[in-house]
Amino acid sequence: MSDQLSSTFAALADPTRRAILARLAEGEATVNELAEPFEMSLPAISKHLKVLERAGLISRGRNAQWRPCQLEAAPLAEAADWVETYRRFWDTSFDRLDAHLRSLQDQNIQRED
Amino acid sequence: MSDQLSSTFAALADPTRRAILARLAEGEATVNELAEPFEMSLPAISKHLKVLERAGLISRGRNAQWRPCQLEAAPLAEAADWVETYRRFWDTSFDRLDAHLRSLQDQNIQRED
DNA sequence: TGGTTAATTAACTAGTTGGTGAACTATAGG
DNA sequence: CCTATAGTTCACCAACTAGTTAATTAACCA
Repeated sequence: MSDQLSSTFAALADPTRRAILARLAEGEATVNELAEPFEMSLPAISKHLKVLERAGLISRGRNAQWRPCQLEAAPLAEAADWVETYRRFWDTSFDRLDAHLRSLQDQNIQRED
Repeated sequence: MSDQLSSTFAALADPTRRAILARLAEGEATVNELAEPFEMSLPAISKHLKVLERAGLISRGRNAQWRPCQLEAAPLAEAADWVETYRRFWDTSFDRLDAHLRSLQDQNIQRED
């Protein structure tokens, strides 16, 4: 379970961690600021942040005794890519996208000629 | 961890389960067919399938002594929606969209004056 | 120097996960 | 009825997860 996709999905599987990411989407925050909405001890939040950091979903700076956290969305791009490959199984409009992609591919093939 | 999004992400966090979904994207398969590529006991696969089923990612039919599995992508749509809300943090072309939205908002503010 | 605030680390616990082998259920077919 | 095939359930185990409280580290401030 050490590949990037696995640790990303594992990190996202916890609602507290998703809420932390949602908060960070509004901008940097300190650990105490992130902990504030939760009825949970600070060490528990610290652990969640470590999970997010090891999954590459956040980075942490340093400002005096504060350790501001910042969203790092790159792993989400990979997760989105993975999920997108299944879009045709739920999105009926995929037919149009699929046709569009195939026509693009056709154009590339023509250029290669 | 019992909400839909959590159980979906938790199910996707295991590479064996993601591989099973990839196989099912090619069409229905029995448990033994799904187990074949893995160096893992049948009960282990059975457990993975149960996780996928409880997350709503697969459904199971009945055909004599076979229990054919089928991909059910609806939960993936929800997961995709969630991830998409973060697209602007990795997709640079979102900057243009974001700027566009902000300029629209500015126009609205001006109208309110 | 000593006190306060911010955050992490340590030690522990309860519950979950991912795997095993052995036993069991269910259906098909001679 | 017996046997083979398909799959699940059971009992167990090791590793991991998510939380706790208490102790520790780090930086600021008076």
